[in-house]
Amino acid sequence: MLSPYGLDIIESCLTCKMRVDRIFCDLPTPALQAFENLKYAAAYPKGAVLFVEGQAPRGIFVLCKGRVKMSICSSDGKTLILKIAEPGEVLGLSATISGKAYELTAETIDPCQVNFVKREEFLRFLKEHSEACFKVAEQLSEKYNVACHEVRALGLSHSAEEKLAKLLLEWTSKNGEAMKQEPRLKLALTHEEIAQMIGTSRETVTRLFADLRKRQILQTKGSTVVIRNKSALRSLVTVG
Amino acid sequence: MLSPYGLDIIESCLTCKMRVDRIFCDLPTPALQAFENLKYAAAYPKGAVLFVEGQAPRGIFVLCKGRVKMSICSSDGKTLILKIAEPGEVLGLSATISGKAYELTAETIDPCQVNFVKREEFLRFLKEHSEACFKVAEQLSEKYNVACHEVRALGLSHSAEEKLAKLLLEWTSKNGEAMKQEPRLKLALTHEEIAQMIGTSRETVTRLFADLRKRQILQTKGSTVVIRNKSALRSLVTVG
DNA sequence: CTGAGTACGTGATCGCCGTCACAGGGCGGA
DNA sequence: TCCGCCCTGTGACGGCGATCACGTACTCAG
Repeated sequence: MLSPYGLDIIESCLTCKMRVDRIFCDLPTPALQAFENLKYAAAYPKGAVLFVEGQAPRGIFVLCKGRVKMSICSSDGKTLILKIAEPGEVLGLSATISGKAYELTAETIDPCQVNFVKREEFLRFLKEHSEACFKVAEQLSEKYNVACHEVRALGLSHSAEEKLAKLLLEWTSKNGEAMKQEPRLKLALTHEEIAQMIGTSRETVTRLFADLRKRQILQTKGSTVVIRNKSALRSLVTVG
Repeated sequence: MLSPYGLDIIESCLTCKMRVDRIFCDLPTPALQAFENLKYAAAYPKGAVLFVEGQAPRGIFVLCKGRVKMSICSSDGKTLILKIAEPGEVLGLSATISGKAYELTAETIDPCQVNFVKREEFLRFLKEHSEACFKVAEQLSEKYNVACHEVRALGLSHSAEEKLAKLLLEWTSKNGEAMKQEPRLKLALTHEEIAQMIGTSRETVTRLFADLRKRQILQTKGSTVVIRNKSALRSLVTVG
């Protein structure tokens, strides 16, 4: 098969090697076979919009490759990024289950491979395969958990500084760099996008980085950040 | 049966008249019978804590009567109320499914009747009754939806005024008063608790009410609020 | 009726951060 | 190579709202 947008397409869920690591995808063979028959595999370039908040739910999108920015935005243009979805996640799940409008907007930030399943067919699939239904519950729990973290970060922080520190610490723990004395991480996002993740302005993010550099807490070089003083960074977070 | 805390206890789920109106409870008879055998019915006074954020999940709590305050709190004592749970909701569901710690704290604000089911037994029950599993997915979708609304309200509002206006409008729409020219509602919460719902301070809430009164947008008498100018209130909300 | 406890009301102060404005810097395309 | 665009960096200013401090009203038990 051709590889649009420079992607190696995963042809079939049945032979997908990633499957075992992915909560939703690791289904028993009959369910997987049924899913295989329902799905529409598709590839998207960077910047494509899978769905927009407020739309009636068409169905679910299983992210196979690439990252997707999940955000909400207000009528005056302000955007808040809730999370960056990683491969293995099911997008648009809760709206598809409940029948209410998509609550977020999903936009690819890499070239992505996505498996789409229509709402009615997915619901029928769930009724027939109870193991899948349980996986859905697990996925939703996971998403709920993330949303609660976001609420906590937004609602209980005292300052933008605290929120940024929280975000940086979270990123290092995801990168497996958390153990290191001086964790290192690549900022895949612009200051603007970081601002949108912590609900502040672009200028404030820039100023915060400048300030943290001045206080020797971290060091930046291009898009690489080195955390020089992890405990100082942690002490900026009181939220617990 | 005796009625502790002034409650009329609902004896059995099978004969419960509320059942049909409640997403989770409206199960087919065999599943309901199985659930009936697993549940521990309990009554709690006002102010009881069902579970605390951070605890390992013991199981789920189906709220039959009374209201429960769902909140998160930071290590320095600040509290954020995410929602007031109403009868029919399943509390502690996502933690019980995922096995991660409860993400919220649940505290009764009325005398409550609650059906508790242990985690292992509930998970076994779900595997055996796929209809229940689907209901769980629906409940989780609902909760996720609410959490997203909260994120939106907290993250995209420009001011405390906007958040309060949003909250008041939401309350009127729940009371079926939304259609009326001058909706009327009873504040079941103190200014302190309202502050915790919108992530601001008690004094700010008091000042906001004073200001809205002065601007003839609303009128208060004891715990009753009358919205005199609905469109003015709506115009304070830009979030959409 | 009285005192304690709790909720509400209000002034003064001050710091964070949103906004505007503009200056450099890196990078890709014509 | 140079231009244009997007990202980053920084100053000035002003307002919202947190916090402290205190006074008032209401309720409930004794």
